Amino acid sequence: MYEEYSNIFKALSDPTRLKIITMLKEENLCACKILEKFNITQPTLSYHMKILIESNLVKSAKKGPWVTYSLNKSKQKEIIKFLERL
Amino acid sequence: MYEEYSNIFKALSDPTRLKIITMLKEENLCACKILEKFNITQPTLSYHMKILIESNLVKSAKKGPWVTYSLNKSKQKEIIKFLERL
DNA sequence: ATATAATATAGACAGTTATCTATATGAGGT
DNA sequence: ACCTCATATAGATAACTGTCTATATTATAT
Repeated sequence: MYEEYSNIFKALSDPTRLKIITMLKEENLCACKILEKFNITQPTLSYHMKILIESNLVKSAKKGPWVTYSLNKSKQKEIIKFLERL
Repeated sequence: MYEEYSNIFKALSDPTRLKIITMLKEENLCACKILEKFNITQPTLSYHMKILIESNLVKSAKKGPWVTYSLNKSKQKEIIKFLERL
């Protein structure tokens, strides 16, 4: 349980990933659109997206050759509940 | 701003620190009482407490030879607000 | 079938983290 | 002054993280 939530907070513990999440709040985006906003390489972004998806903070949907990312609102609510219980 | 919050989440991203925080939810504790609940050395705990304090998640008050730790409720609320805005 | 575009994976590497042992500091009691 | 207890700091080290370059995979269009 501590392991589970510490992993979620680890996913949130990088500025790049936090910024990605705030971008996804506005609209669902493909990786190439997200990439435009950062000075990182495509494999580095792919690495970050993997972490966000494995933590269930972000959902992905393959649409043809590209992948659309969106926030997982229910996970977000779960984290807020966890913090409120503290 | 992303840097600031990512640092707070980094403080929350370790199972030991998360458990410490949930312990402090119940009652204020000195380091020696916290230490009893873990299989780590005293310097390791001291290292974790420093991270929690530097992130402002936890407050400390020196009482004689020991230090009493408590949750910083206002920081907790601040994080919840941040997450709610996502 | 080939070319192109989007994304993922592999491997390398520098920097950071969590842990330890050993030692220092600080406060109280005798 | 000295001893004891609680906590902090220093230094070492193995494991993990974020980044890169190079390459692979996957889907679409020609």
